Amino acid sequence: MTGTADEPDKGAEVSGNEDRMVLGLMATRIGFRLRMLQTLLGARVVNGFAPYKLRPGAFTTMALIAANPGCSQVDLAREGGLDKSALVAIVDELEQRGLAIRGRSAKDRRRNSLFLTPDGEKLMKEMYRVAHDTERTIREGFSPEEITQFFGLLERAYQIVAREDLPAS
Amino acid sequence: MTGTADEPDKGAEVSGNEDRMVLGLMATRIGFRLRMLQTLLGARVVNGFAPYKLRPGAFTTMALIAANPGCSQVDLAREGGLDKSALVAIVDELEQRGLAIRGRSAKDRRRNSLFLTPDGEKLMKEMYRVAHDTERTIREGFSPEEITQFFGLLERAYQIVAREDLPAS
DNA sequence: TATTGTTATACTCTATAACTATA
DNA sequence: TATAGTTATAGAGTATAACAATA
Repeated sequence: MTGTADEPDKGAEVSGNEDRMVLGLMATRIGFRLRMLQTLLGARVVNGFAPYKLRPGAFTTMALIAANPGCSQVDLAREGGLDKSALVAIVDELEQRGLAIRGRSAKDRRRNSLFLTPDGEKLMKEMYRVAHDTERTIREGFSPEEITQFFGLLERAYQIVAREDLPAS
Repeated sequence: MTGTADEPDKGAEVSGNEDRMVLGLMATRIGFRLRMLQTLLGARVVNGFAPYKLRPGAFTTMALIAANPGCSQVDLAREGGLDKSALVAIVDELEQRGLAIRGRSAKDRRRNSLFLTPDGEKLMKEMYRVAHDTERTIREGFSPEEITQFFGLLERAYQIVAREDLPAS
C-alpha cells in the first residue's frame, strides 16, 4: 500500500547484533513459552493425524465423548475450548463417518446425548497413540517426578485462570 | 450436505452421564493441557491489547527486536514461531506507526536490520506490563520454586522438541 | 544454488449473530 | 426469558508458492 523506500533514513546501512537470538522479556512470559512449545507439538499432531482426514478437534471431541458418554455439545465446547458452533461440523463429520452417534437426551430434549460407536472407540485409541507418541521424547527426557510436577503445575495454572474467568469479578 | 435425520436409531432417546465432564485420556496429553491454558491466557492478552490496535504478533516482535537489536526478519520468524511472510505485515505496521525501523545490514544486503524507536521501546514496555498482568495470579498462586520449575520444564520440553525437528532424523 | 524479503493467494479456524425448539 | 443446537457469514491467521535481489 505505502511503499516509500527512498527516504534517507529508512534504507540506511546499519550494523547491529546479528548473532544468536535471545528471548529478552519474553523469557519470563508464561503465555509465550506455552505457545512456542505448543506450536511445535501441534505441527507434529497435525502431521500424524493427516492420514485420518479428520478436522482438528475431532480427536479431542472423540476422546471427551469416550470419557463422558451421553455428554452434550455445549459440554464438549466448554471442556474442549471450542465454540459450540464449531462443534456442529465436527460431530456431523464423526456421525457421517460412523464414529459417533447423536442420541437425544430423554431428560432435556434440547440436548444431544453423544456416544462413540465401536469404530469410534477403536479409532480414538489409535489416534491417541499417535498423539501420545509426539510427546514421547519429552516424557523420556523427564523423570517420573518431573512429569507429575509438569502436569500438576499446568493443571493448577489452568484452574486459577478458569476460576477467574467464570464469575463477574 | 447430507441431512438425513429420519433414521430410527439416530434420534433415539437415550440417557447417559450428563454430570460434570472428566478429561479421560486427554488428562495425560501435554499438548491438550498446553492448549487449554493457552486458550484462556491468549484471550486475556487479546483483550488487554485491543486498545493498541496492533495485530497479534506485533508485541512479541517488538520484544524480540528489543532483545536483539539489528536482527533480521527470518530471525524473528524462527524465534517467534511465525512464518517469514507473516512478519512482513507486522514490521510494515510497526514501521508505519513509528515503532520500529528497517535498516539495511551492511554485511549482508539481503537482510533488514531491525530496531525499535524510542516510542517503540516505550510502547513495548507498556504492553509487556499488560501481558504480564494476565499471568499475575498464576505467579501469585505458585511459590517462587514452582515458578522456576515451571519455566524450567517448559524450556526443557521445548528444547527437546525443537532439537528433534531441526535435523533430518 | 541458497537465502532474504516480498507479494499474492488460498485455506482454515474462529467469532458473531440469528434462527428453532425446547425449557 | 434462557439454553441447546444449528446455520450462515465475515474476519483473522496461516501456509504456500512464486518472484527479485543478493550471497
